[in-house]
Amino acid sequence: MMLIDDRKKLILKAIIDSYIDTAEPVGSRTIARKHGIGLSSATIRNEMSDLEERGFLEQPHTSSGRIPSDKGYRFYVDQLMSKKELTPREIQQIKEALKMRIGELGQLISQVSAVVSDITKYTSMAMTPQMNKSVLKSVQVLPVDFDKMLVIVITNAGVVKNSLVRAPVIPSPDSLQKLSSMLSLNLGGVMLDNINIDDLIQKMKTETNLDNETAICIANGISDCLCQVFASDVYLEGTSNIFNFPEFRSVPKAKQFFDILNTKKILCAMMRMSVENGGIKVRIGTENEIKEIKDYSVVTTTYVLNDQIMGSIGVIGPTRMEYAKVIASLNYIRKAISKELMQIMELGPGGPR
Amino acid sequence: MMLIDDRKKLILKAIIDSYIDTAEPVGSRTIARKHGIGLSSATIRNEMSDLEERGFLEQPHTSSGRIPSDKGYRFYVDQLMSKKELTPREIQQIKEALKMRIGELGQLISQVSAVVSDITKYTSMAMTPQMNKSVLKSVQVLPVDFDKMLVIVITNAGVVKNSLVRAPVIPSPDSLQKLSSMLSLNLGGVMLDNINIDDLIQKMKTETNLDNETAICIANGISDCLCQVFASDVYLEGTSNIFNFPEFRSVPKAKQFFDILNTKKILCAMMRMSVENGGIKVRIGTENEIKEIKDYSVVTTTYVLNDQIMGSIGVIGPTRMEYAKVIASLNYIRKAISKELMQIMELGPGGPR
DNA sequence: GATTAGCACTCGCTGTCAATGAGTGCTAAC
DNA sequence: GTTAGCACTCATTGACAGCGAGTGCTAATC
Repeated sequence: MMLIDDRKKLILKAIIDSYIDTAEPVGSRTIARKHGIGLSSATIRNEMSDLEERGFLEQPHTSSGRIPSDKGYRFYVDQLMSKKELTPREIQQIKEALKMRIGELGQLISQVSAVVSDITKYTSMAMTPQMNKSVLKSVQVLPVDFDKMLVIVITNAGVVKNSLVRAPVIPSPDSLQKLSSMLSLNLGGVMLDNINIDDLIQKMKTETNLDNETAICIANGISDCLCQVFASDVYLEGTSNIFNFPEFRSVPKAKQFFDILNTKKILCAMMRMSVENGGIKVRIGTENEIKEIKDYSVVTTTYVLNDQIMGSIGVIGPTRMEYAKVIASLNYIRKAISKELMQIMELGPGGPR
Repeated sequence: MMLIDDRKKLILKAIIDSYIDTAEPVGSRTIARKHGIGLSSATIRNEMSDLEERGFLEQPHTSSGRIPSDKGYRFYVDQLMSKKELTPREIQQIKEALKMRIGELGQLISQVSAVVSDITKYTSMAMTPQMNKSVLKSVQVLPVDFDKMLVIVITNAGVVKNSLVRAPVIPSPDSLQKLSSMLSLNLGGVMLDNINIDDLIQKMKTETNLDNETAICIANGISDCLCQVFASDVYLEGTSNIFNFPEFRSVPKAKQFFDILNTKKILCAMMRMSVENGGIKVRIGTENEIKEIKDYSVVTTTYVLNDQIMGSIGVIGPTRMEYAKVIASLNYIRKAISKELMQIMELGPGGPR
């Protein structure tokens, strides 16, 4: 029989709740005693045996209680667990973090990420997005010194990057201004991916009276700015939270976890595979495509601005995770950030050419 | 007798070398056998007893070998240890990290920091400096959008920060340019600490025809930029290295270490107390003023540009640290970074008013 | 027919105890 | 002054028994 009757569900939920709480294999007596289901341990035992047979539970060794399998957790997340609400205090915490309105996007995100790890007690990750689909808005070149200029690039998402470049000859402020207008005119509205630096150098030389070397310097500055936009930063918070969990009592386990956290590639991959749009993605143990984290659960979400993904934020922890709480937190934060972003900058339209 | 004869020195050095290598309390036989001093274990035993009495060694318990005390390490660092050179490979590694010439100072530093932790196998820290003694060079305000401006601040150390501000009315490009000139003229050469935002608002209103609200927005932008300059970032690399050391085999120990690393305040304090100028500072165990790290050793150095401290970089690890190697690395890196900085930007003079 | 009491069995965990061995301090001989 | 020798200390290890939480199975009960 494929269907799982209500009593089995109740018992499975009780087992997983208990295991999430204590990290101890759950025995039939515990369930019979604590959760007033009104059944004897023997009955529970039989049910547990069934649940194990169907793959929702596992037994670490013959004479111990059961622990949930990945499949068990999945079923729990999809159908069993009780939804959780954030406490007013937690909501307050999030709002305060957002209120700080820190200039740079990255800082805002890492702030929020810290709150997430504080609320959930897990390790949280946050990533700024891959911006290569966004669109350039304006380029400015300013004189700084007798031998230095500042190149500034602004994208339609409000991201500003700059690069200080040195050049043998610095054009007059006036001609730099003309150059800036020309660059903004030419590049404004172009998708970052489509910007060709070599073409740019050509154009600078033909459309202005820049000498070759200076043009190259400026182009390098622009290219450097674009690189900065492309680079997606990853922020980690609450890494030492894992020491609170008994499953990391052993040093090799802890080391393995930290090695994962220190491998940016893995982190990025985790975040990249975040949900397409909107919702919250829960990946439990072996559901993770990345083999290094097949013993962990990862919950991620993305926040958007004008339908453009502006980044993602998530939580990593043991498969025995308080999914209800984590999901509630991320859901709230997702909406809050998206709203906040919208408020910070109401952008004009201007899609890619 | 206060003086320590050469034989005692030899033995002490052998003991500390061995303990640094193995983390095992060192017995008299080990020293007699391995390091061809040509003395019997009994003799060594007597010497060790003396050294303990004088506070250079300690005994974890009655019938075990000796381990160095903080005082022992201090003596070792000051007088005993053999100087070490970096291998060509390591030098190569450092040069490559520097060669990447990453735009922002912070990124360069964190790169180098990563190499340090890689070479030394300890956890490395790097900090950008407190810049409030540096001097403002230029302020620029650019129009960005129908309701947004970009405020850019450049210091004499070549640090560039920007802030995107929204204002109800955006002055014409022309008047913004005039405003920029006026701001640069007024603030250029002023030490960041001495900039008073309220005065600035007044001046903006009297010297230009800005309305109150816009002036405040711009002043906020400048203030935000200054905050960014003041904020000294801390970078950590190689945190998971500590799992390689037997002294962190116990989870509480490891947790304690990570808690320290996650407390920015402690880190900053550690780095701040770096050496006044030039050299390398070694703080062993209880020599650390900060009680949380009295079980660790911290080695730090600073790198300079035009006699101005541009930041510090350091290593934290068990008191049983390979001081020779760490010092060699930091020394090399200190010089290399300072040289690199000088090369990147040869600054004009322009001291504080 | 489902539920439950009872029982034999499994197996990880804990505590005890003796053996081991690395190390010391001390004394007497070299 | 140096060293061989010896008695002593003490952390570590492994073996072993007892405990207890838990299971599966069977037979009695509702």
